[in-house]
Amino acid sequence: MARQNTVFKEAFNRYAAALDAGQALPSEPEIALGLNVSRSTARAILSRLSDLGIVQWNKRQKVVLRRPADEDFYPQEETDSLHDIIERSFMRRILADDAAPGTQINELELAREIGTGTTSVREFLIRFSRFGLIEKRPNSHWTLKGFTRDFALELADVREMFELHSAAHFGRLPDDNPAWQRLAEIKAEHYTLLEDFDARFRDFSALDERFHLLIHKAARNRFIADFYDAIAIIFHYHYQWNKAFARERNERAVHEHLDYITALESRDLAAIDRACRLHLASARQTLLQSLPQIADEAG
Amino acid sequence: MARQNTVFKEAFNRYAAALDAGQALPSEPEIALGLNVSRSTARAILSRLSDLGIVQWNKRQKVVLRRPADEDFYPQEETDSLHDIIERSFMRRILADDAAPGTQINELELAREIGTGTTSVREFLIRFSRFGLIEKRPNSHWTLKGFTRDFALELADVREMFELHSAAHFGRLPDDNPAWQRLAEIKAEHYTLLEDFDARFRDFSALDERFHLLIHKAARNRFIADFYDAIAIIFHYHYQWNKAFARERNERAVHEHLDYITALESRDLAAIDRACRLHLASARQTLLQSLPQIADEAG
DNA sequence: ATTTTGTTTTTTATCTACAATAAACAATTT
DNA sequence: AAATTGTTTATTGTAGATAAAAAACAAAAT
Repeated sequence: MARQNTVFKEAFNRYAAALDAGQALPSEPEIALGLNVSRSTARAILSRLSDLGIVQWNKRQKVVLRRPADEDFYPQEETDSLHDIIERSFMRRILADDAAPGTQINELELAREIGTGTTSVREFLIRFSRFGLIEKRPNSHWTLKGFTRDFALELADVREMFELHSAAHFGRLPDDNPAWQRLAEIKAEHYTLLEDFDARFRDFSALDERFHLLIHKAARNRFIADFYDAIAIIFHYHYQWNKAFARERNERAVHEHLDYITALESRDLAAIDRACRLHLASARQTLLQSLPQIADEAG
Repeated sequence: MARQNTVFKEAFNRYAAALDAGQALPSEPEIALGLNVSRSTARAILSRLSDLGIVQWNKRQKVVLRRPADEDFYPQEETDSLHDIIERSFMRRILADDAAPGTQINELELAREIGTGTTSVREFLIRFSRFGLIEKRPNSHWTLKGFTRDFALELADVREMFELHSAAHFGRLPDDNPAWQRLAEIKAEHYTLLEDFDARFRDFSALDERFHLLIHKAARNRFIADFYDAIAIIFHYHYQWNKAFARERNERAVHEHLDYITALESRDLAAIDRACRLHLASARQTLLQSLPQIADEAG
């Protein structure tokens, strides 16, 4: 097989889920735009819907005959892009306890394990290498550098430089900038979360990500944005598998966020700097405490 | 062809250049280590030297019969790794005047132009994307973001954050750290350069790179190191083709470096910070002035 | 005239194959 | 016994092929 049609399947599921009997569907380019795919793919979806008898399709007449049934959808596992599959497999692997720093990474073995070709794995590893967790010796293997204390410290250092910079930028945004509105929304969400914290404290990490992303976007700097992407991915997997984070730590973070937001809203650069530093210092502690125990630096 | 034997050819040239008639050669592993290749490649080199009658090779007896002649070496252009070839081609292309921001990049076209397969080009583009000059839309083309004013400003911002951080680290290095010795050497090279500046001012950019690399290494942070790699490559090509830099600007930079070095040697963190900022501000100006004229941001 | 659909072409994403290189294993020599 | 050479195996780097997806072009409909 040269390529899976996961783009089609995923978009099909997305589109089918929104159909209701009797509905008339818009033009092909409009459908394509709404799904964020090309018109070719949109047509393939219509074609499939027509074959299944869900839509009666004749040129510009497109009428939904019935709501799609469960069996009309493609199974979830067929809709994931290869990149996502590889990413998940790989992250699970390197966060597993046996993945000690220094371990060699074998492209062919990894490809076989995931059930894919070597090219895709290679490309993934090249992309992933920017996160600083793996390293390549040319003409030879990749080495896992791992989730070590050093990694966490280096990450935290850069994160602090970038966030202090971004927060200062944020404080200087003009009052009519939409970021202030979004900040207010995020602030409200923090209060909502606190109301039922025992049940919902696990939702904090998603909120945390959105909050910091908003701040970083204020800097309008592609290098900062890219770095934050990396952080977000690493944190995403890290916290997903490493459940060692405590409820109380999250609660403290929520309050730090609220102080930080208040400082931002005050536009007082010195206060922003102070609140930002306070939060980052405790975020650093959280990161260090969540490190796997084995992973101590080799050299 | 699956793969060029450029590793072999390049190592062969390197090894052959160091041979003298009558010399006895060391063991295979030792040769391999010295050339930084595998023993397999080292043996291939010995084998070729033997075929050419340059070395008489019989098990552990390896005697150089004659010094290699010009025609024994592989031509320069056969020894470049594919990665380097693609990098050079690509950089020449995006620094050419007609490469306006927003231009699409076509993998197949690029591969044909360079005379290579698409896989290598793809991998190169993925690696290169970390420099922020190109961007990909999934399932679609790469876009050249280009050497714009925005790019230069974002680069300069991050560079300043990192260098201030690294310089502060440097100032706190213990006196017995070898970095101080290297700093003294680089300082001396600055004075040597000044003595005959009219003839040698073009050597400044290499010295500049080594100086800043030394500073950045003090931070011992992989993200800072990676970023500096990116900067170095971009500057390398940028200055190579864009000769708009003036002799006087280089001379000013040399004196700023010397002030900066003096500040470092004083271990006075405030003085270091001051000298570093001064130099970075003028480096930022130099970068901005060397931008191609066309490349102004689209949006 | 502009939008929409029908059709063809281009380009990307991915697999497979294979030579170059590295690495491992076995036999030999000091 | 340790280092060195001889031989085999494993792994990477790269080309080429092909289906999916995007993009371009052409015809038809409002």
